[in-house]
Amino acid sequence: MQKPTLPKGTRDFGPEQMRNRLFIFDTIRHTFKRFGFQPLETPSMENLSTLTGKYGNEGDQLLYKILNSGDYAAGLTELDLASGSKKLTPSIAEKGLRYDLTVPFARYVVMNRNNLPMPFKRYQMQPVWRADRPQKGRYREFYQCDADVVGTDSLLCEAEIVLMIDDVFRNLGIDYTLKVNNRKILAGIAEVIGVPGQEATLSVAIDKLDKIGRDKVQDELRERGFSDETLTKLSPLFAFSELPLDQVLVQLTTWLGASETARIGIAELQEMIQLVGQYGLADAPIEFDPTLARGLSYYTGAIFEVKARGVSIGSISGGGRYDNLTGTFGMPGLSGVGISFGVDRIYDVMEELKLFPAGVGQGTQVLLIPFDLEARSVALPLLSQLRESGVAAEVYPDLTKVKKMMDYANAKAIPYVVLIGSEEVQTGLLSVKNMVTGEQTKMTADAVLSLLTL
RNA sequence: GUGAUUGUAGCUCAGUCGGUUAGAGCGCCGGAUUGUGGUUCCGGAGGUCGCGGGUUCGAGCCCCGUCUUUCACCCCA
Repeated sequence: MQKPTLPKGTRDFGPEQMRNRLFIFDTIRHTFKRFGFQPLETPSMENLSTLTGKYGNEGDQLLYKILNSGDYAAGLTELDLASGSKKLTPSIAEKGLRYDLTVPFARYVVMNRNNLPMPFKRYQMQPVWRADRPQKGRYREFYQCDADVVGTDSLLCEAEIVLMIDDVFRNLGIDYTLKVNNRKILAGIAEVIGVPGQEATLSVAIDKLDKIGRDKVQDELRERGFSDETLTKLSPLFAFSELPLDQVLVQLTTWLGASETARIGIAELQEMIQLVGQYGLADAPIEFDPTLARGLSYYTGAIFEVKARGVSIGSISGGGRYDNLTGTFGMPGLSGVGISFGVDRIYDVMEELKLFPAGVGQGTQVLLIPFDLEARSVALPLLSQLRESGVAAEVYPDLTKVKKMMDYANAKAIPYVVLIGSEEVQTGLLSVKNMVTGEQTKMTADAVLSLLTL
């Protein structure tokens, strides 16, 4: 028989990993709830018409398509087959796996527009799928934890996103840097250097600045048809890197003052920072990064990206403001802003930096070990009482060698065992062993209860 | 999608120039101990060498294909 395997880019999560993953999920959910977001889940699959065209050309290629049920090839002609996979796909696949949580959310909002309290705040923690090649920090199935608010363009929401990011990573113990930018500033740059409307091309290139350096960025732009004059006008961009935030904003205003779009973007950024300060978060590690672009084409205002310090892994969180996401579903003019936490990358970061707290998600607290049937009749009532009191407790189900049962407790890192044999049954004093220290004492069942419910 | 890289016991890995019956450590199972784990000692089980084809008297080792792992590019959480 062939050994079973997993599809490329997918993983199982064993009990140990799940304890740590649940710690991350719980931490994020805790923050989302306290900021007033409500839970939402959407199906794993959506109609392809909902998904395509939202993530750019690259994104469409990374969508997992689901073959139609039944005879998906019925009615296909030789001509269809000859026309190539791109044209063939819509006729044999009408559903796909979700690529992110934002687009399904937009679809949900549009479908339920009359019943949602506006502004509507929802959080969503579910897996998403992307058909790209796995590598470090990149999987084909991974979880995102999103919080979005739609129905308001208040910059208070941007500020609260910053607060949530700080809350989450502070609670997880991750040292992070929050990079912010604004699409309006990017658009303004494009205007000022004389290539209005081309901020997408510009972004893709300058986004790589810290990776490939200034010269190569300029080479790439030149290849894409940017003139030398344009590139000269762009040069102030490369001077921002190490300046403090307020000075950067001043210089930006000088450079981009001619563009109204840029002025608005700068003002938005300024107000957001100011509001964060009013919330009392003065020391957030925020960095303005004019090269931060982010691929998703639907962002229109603020853009966020979080990097963990001390590890080389992609961003562990990202988000931004979008003004017209619901427009493609026939509901224009609804503005929203959101943030997405990448659980799997956060896990990798915490694993690499050894940030998981030691006792996180402790499993069974105590194992009862009865030696015979009579002892079992003493163990079971105690077991129920322990569970009643909220103690995670179990009994070894087979009557077997003590060694084997102790091994089991060891393997599961259960800190206490209660040994019950004929002697314990007679005296009513149970043998309680601390598996960490090896210390063993005799006590009544009531004493066991109070020991473990402390 | 492009370019590399990996695969041998449950895990981590040896395996010489292509040569007879593929090894180690850890883990697992049993015993030393019919009421005591994590230490010790003794014994044991466990392999389609990723899969398929080819070269050869002979392949874990060489060649081709394929899958998988990891990494970079593109892009992204």
